[in-house]
Amino acid sequence: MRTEGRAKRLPRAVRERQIMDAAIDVFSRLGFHAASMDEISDVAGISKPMLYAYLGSKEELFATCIRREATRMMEAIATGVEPDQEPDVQLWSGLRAFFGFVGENRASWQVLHRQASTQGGPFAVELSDMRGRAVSLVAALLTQSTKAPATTLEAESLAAALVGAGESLAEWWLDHPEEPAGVVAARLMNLVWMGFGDLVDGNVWHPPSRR
Amino acid sequence: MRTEGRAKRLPRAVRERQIMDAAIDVFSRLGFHAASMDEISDVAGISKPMLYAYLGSKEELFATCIRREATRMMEAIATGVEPDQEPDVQLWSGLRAFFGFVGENRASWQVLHRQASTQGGPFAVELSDMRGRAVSLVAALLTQSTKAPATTLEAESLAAALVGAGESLAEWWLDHPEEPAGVVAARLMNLVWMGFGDLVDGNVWHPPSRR
DNA sequence: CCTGGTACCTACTCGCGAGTAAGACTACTG
DNA sequence: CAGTAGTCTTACTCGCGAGTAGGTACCAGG
Repeated sequence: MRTEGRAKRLPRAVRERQIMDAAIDVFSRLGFHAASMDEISDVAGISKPMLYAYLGSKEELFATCIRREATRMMEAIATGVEPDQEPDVQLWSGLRAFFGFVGENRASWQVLHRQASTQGGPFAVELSDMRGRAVSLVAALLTQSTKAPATTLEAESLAAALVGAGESLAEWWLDHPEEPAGVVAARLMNLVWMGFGDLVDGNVWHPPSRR
Repeated sequence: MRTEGRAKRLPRAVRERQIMDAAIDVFSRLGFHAASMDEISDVAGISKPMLYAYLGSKEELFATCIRREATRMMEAIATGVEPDQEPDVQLWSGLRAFFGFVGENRASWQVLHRQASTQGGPFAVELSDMRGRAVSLVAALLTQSTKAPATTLEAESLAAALVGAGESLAEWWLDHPEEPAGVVAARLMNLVWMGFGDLVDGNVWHPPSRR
């Protein structure tokens, strides 16, 4: 990148998108602190002052990236889920949507998961906020579908565990990209819905036959 | 810290422990990059050159901390687990040991977990190695106890999900410290052993009556 | 062809933090 | 009461990276 002298003249909106894409790429590879504004501007194909003129400080840039990608991801999941179905089918469609997004947006996922969660800066707010929404969503699904009386605390902690399992499995998946998204999603579905107790006995969950 | 002028003269071994404790404290609060050697030496109650004289560079210091705490944790779990019992009981004792350790070593846990997900350092080796051992342990437990034929890949991914669920739940626990360790561990046990499918129907797992 | 506005640049400042040089204090050993 | 080994300090260097000052190229419309 950045071999030629001067960059082609482009409208601001387009440049901003390019910069954000470059920033996500660099942040995902190096992490927030190790990523330098010099490198981001380099990858984006422009000079540093442009960064500051358009996207503000490093923290602002990072927060903007987080917000954009978090929104994209939540929308992907919201679109994929089928709210009128049985609880297990809802969960299944949610998982499929989640792994689908991660598979097609690896860099975004890394920024969201790895970097944002570790930095104690002002963006931790953005991130734990989004994570909180995901947890609440699952917790609501549990509370609404369970027959046994369960405390809010209990539902929330289980939801946190499930979300963590999803994140961790997505992380594992990055190292084993040959597996299709559906297979990975199905494994997690079986784990959290059937449990090891059933799996050990050979009982598996599978989606209802296609409508 | 570091209000008086000169520090009391102490033997090297003792100083090293103090420094490591201070380092873990600072690393857990700020993370690797944001933590400065100045602050660590300050908290430890000594001056910076002592740090370098005893523990080497910042990266070496961090790696040493990781190694020490990771070893402590793995030992705590290995001590807690009961290898001759049924699979479910083995898992249960492992979970209890894990949450017990986290509850009593919050700072250590934060260093291990938060930094475990940041890639790019030479210490990532230490960490993913330890995490890998934990995953392998669980994977072995699964493979050995399951009747249905399962691929290595399948067992490993499920183990990764389980470990992630544990980590995430431990993280959640830090925000809800009023819950006892046993309760949190039991919730995770129920989730991964029984599954939501059973929990929704009111079926719960509980430990065998005390021998 | 000037006049402004917007995209874009080179070439700096400046603070922060990793790492060090060189020496001062303390305590034991003969 | 020297000598010396180990502890501990003040006071630096030095590079890296965030952020900026002060321009230059390019494209309107008059």
